[in-house]
Parts: sequence; C-alpha cells; structure tokens
Amino acid sequence: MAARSASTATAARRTGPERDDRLGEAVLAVGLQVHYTLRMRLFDTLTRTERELRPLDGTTFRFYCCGPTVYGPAHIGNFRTFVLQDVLRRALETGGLRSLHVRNITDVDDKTIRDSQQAGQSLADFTAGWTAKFHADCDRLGCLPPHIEPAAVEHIPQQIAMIEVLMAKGHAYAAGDGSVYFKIASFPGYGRLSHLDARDLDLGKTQNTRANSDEYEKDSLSDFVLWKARRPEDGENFWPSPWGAGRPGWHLECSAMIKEYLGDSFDLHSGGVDLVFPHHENEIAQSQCACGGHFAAHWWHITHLLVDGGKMSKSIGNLYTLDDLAARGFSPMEVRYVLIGAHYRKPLNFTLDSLTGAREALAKLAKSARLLAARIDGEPRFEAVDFGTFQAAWDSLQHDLNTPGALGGIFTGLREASTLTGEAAAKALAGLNRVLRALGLTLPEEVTTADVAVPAAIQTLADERWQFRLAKNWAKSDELRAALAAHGWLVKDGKGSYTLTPAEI
RNA sequence: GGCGGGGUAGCCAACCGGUAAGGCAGUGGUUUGCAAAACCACCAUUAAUGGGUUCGAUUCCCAUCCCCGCCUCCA
Repeated sequence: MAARSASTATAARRTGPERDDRLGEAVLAVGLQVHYTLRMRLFDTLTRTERELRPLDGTTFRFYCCGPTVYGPAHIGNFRTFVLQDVLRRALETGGLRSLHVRNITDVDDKTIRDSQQAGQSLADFTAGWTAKFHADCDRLGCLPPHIEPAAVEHIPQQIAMIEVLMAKGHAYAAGDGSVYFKIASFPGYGRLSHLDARDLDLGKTQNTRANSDEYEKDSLSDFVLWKARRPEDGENFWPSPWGAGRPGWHLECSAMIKEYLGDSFDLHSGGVDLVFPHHENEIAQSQCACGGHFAAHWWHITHLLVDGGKMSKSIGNLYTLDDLAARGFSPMEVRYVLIGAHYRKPLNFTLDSLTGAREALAKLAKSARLLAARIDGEPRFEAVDFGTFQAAWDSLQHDLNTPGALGGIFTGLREASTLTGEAAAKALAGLNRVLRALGLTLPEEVTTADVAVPAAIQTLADERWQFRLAKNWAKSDELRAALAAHGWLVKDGKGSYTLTPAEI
C-alpha cells in the first residue's frame, strides 16, 4: 500500500513537460543484452578512486539519492546536490544507459514535527505543502523527476521489519525508554566510508560530543537510534511498534526504502558530503547487517557550495532560495548554469555576480546555437556516437562528470562549428543538443519587442524620437533617448527600425 | 585533536609531467551620427609560499601559511 501510493505520486510527476525518459537513441538491443556507448568514470568515496560505472545487472543503472527533509524551501546549496544528481542521470541516458532513479522524501523528523506544530497543521498537510514546493522548484531548475520518490511515513512497516531483523541478529537492542539502538560494536566494518576510527568514536575522542541527556540509555556513545520512543512534544506524531509507540530514526528510512525498491545490492548511492558521516555510514551498517548484500557498489558525494567565499547561513543573510533569486531577477536556468559551473568535488563559490555572468553566457550560447541551426537544411541529424565538434564536451562529462569542462567544451565546439554548413553543421547541432540535454540546460528564447508590453506614452515618445533621428536631428534624438532611459526604457537603433527594451535594474 | 576538500588572471573556473580550456568583466577593431547590440581580435612566460624528485612540474613528493567541510539525525 505504501509502495503503491509512492508509485502513484511518481506516475503523476511522469506527466510533467520536462519528462525525459528516452533511453538515448544510441541504445541498440542485441538479443537480451542492451549495449550502451557510455564510458562514465566517477570518483567513488569508499575506495577514493575513479571507477567506471557499470550496472550490476548489465542493463539498468539503479541509483539512490538522499532527498530533502520537507520543512521549508530548499536552498541553492541543496539544489547543487540535486542538480548534479540530475546531470549524472541525464548523462547516463545520453550515453544510452537505462537508469532507475530513486530519491526519498523525509517527511518525519524533529524539524518537520516541530514546524508543523508551529504552523498549526498536521504533519501530513505540512510536509505535503513543502513537498509540492520542492517539486515545483526542481521542475523550474529542469531536474527530471525521479522514477520513484518514496516518503518515509509511507514506509513505517518496512522500517519496523528491518529493526526486527537487526534485533534478531543481535545488531540492535531496545533501551529502557522504548527506543531501539544499533549496536556499532556488532559491525566491524563501521567507519570504512568516512575513514573514522570506530574506537575513537566509542571513546568519545571527537570534539563535539554531545552531552545529550536523552541518550544515556545507549550502550555506547556511538550507537545510533533506529526507533525513537514517543515523547510528549511529538504530539500525535507516533506509530505503534513492538517496542511501544514512537517513530523511526532518520538513518533507517533510506535503508528500508532502498531495500524495498532497489534490493540488497544496487549501483550507486549519492548525497551531499555532509551525509558521509554519520548518515551513510549508518545506512551501510544497517543494510549490510540486515540484508547481507553489498549495498551500494559506488558512493558519490557532492561538495557543499560557499556563498561569497564563506559558509551559507541564515544569520549572515546569504542563504538563497530560488524565490529569493527570482526576486532579484535571476531565472532558475541561470541558477542551474552557476551550479554546474564548478566541478562537484570542489567547493563552488556562489555569488550574485556569477549569476549575471551566467545570464550573459547563456545568451551568447543561445545566439551561437541559433546561428548554427540557421546553416542547416532540414532537421538536425542524429548520430549514435558522433558528437561532432562537441565530442570534447561530452568526454568531459564522462570523465568524473566534469561539468565546467563540458561548458568550456561547448563554447570551443561552437567556435569550431562556426564555419560548418549543411551536413557537418547538422551533426554538430545534434551533438550540441545532446550535450545540452545531458547538462539539463534550456537555452533562453530570443526576446523581441513584441514580447513586452510597452506603455502608450513611452511608445509615443519613442516614435517621436525616431522621427527626429530620421531627420538627423541628433540633439533632439539624444535628448529623447535620455528621457526614455529615465523612464526605464532602452532604445536600440537598427537599420530601418528601433527596439525598446525595459532597462535592467 | 581526528578525517577530508581547496588555494590557478579583476571575478568565476577547467585540463594537464613537456611550458595554462572556457565564461564574465576589460581593451582594441569593424559597424554605428553617437550609443547599444552584433561580429573579429587581444587579454596569466604564470599557477598561496619554500624545498625536493625529474631532462622538464602548475601538475608528483615534503614542509609552511591561509580558506572550507564533517566529527552522531545539515545537500
């Protein structure tokens, strides 16, 4: 039932206009084997090496991304991760590899409970609102909806079942208050992903050890909670379990939903770097102990972004949401361009200036692409493996998802294609479109005067000026141009006519 | 303290053991009455600092100085 409602939600999002589940025209089915041209190398956090991505089942690359906790609007830092994950998926499909993208919604935790109560809403209504907002923002950014988007609350039975298995195998224990903890000492592999020494953790050598009084029930300081006993401040937000009323711990939801939709072993697990420890470390412990599989074959983490060279935070006032940036006149696509403008393993320095730069770059890109398209007779011709002058851009993407390298390759490719005509231009344009699709970039349309409503008074003034200009009365003409500028309108003279555009702030 | 990621032109940012992609900004030119736009061209002998390895290093190694992240429910 839970699974059904999750897939229903997914089905609804499949109808979106940005929906793109074409498997890449490069797919050639030969018997039961599906061949793809992709040669994607990606850095793996666990082994700390670049490894080529190969689907375990030979046909479909199945991956999981830790999704948002829905208690407010996501900010650009969150979106750096989600956009890069979207680029990975698009690149897989561009290379002809089928993908299965699963991303969860965390709709129960301390913050969602606390904020829903403050808002005077039920937890379900509260999180449904912010989930919808998240989906809308993702759509605006051109992110493809995951194939499956399960929510934690809809998978409580699966989480309880996993805890029962862990307890039966001696990996978990119930504390006196009705909470259940994972026993880290029972899993020798703990700390491999984050390269933290489990003994140090246990000895409390870390600096920020919390003297949290409600965790005194634990056997060991580093043991983490699987099931949280109901507390008065939880209100009506609790579920029955063999250990009493309560709710699942955060780490468990991902393990349970992965088991449900991807099984015991799957291709790749991804999230922001901050999730390496403890979240992903804990997931490994839970899932390997409960399921016995290998869990994720590849671990992929996206580095945090900085704003103006420093940490983004609400108190400094540099925490931007898409709406904040829209209020400053920046489009989601400009935001996306900036977010893919740095390699995912390096800190990205987000500034408002970089958004302005992105606008100019996108406009230049769109212009060049239009010029290229104009030199073609008929439709762009698709070539299975030929990216034309954009091969270098595609190669950059395949090499550790080097998005800034790909952007550079696009501009270089455009310059190289600038003299091409006919068939060669058609191939180049097809290559460009494929790289743009892999990056999820949508080029801005040409804005003409017809798109903008010009006030009658301004139009009159501009017409008047045009007459003066035709009469070569430069003084009057310039005077009226200044007057129009004062009203916020820019005049651009062309051969036989002029254009009026609203001046930017 | 432990673990990890960085420091490349005014700004953003890549590749790479053989002497630095790309974008923004800037400069010059063409065009324009002027401007804007567009197009063309130019724009780091140099990669935080100091050593080392090498025929040769920005790229590998060591040290130092900065910046940033994580260290128990933050993407």
